[in-house]
Amino acid sequence: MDREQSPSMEDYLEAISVLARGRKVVRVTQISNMLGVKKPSVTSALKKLREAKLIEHEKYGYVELTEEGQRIADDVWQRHEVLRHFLVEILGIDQERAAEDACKMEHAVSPVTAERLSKFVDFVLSRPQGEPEWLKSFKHYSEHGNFPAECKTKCERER
Amino acid sequence: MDREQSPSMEDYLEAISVLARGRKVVRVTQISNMLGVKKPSVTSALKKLREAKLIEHEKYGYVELTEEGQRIADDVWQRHEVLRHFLVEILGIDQERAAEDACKMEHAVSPVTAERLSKFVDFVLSRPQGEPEWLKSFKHYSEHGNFPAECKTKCERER
DNA sequence: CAATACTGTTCACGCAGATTAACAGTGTTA
DNA sequence: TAACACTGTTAATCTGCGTGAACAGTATTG
Repeated sequence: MDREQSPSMEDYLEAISVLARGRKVVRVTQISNMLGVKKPSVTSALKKLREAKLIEHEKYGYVELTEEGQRIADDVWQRHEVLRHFLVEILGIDQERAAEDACKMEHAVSPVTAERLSKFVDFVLSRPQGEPEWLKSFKHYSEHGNFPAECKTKCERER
Repeated sequence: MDREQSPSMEDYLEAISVLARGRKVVRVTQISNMLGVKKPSVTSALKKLREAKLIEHEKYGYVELTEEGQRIADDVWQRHEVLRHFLVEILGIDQERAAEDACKMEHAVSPVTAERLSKFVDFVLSRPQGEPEWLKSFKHYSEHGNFPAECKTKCERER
């Protein structure tokens, strides 16, 4: 069995998993809306995923992930979240763009890199003192083009 | 004119640019080897790029980037390098995997994110004191699973 | 239970990008 | 210059993933 899924198939698995979280039942139209593709595309993707034993789906019925399908979906989702978190919390990218970028990057990072990045984010943010000074300083720099110390009076004037 | 290039076309442009650096002349076979595709794939890619005015190439001749083609190639290459640098210098990913990941991620990051990441890497590494302590500490942690402080005697014993 | 509205599938097709096999052009060298 | 080795192109074909149009199944509701 070939466990490696294409970016497209990963997206389908991820979408199914996310949709399954809220409501208990997942339908073709929902997937179609979430991914911005037409329904025939969904139908044929589901056929592939069913043949790969990653979902269960009988004609005109609901869609469910198999255990293996869920595993892959969780994996993709985790990569997505690590990336998004990094982009927002550390680089200071705005929410919307971060989510977009994460959607594309999630298919490109190797497991090792995702794991390391996750550790990095934890390391930087989950410490006793909270967000370290240098990071605050970086965010200020990358948003305003200068360092906090260099503009104290200016900053105070702006308030 | 549509300036947005597909990942595949970006790869061709990047490869041509890199090859052009060493020798002065770029040939189909070189591109084919560098990208791991067969020669007919290169020929048809070159046709597309020629039509998009991103390269100059006459039948059986050498390949050259136009100004616009060079601009795009440089852009892709820069994203590649920023990512690779980040992966190696900050996350501590090994050279080979970092290069691989960068090759895939370079097509997924938005310009804004690439720019911000570049600033981040500079911010962290290009300071008077050199690599900050916390980063050394992170690398030690992510490679050995514990903190330098926690194992001083152990570390000393190992020397 | 019929009419209606919605959901899902099938089919024919398009496009991007890759491949193999066969052919064409180029250049080196005996 | 003729033979040979190499480089590059063409043509036919494949796969993945998407589409619109037409059709089939399901469910709601008067």
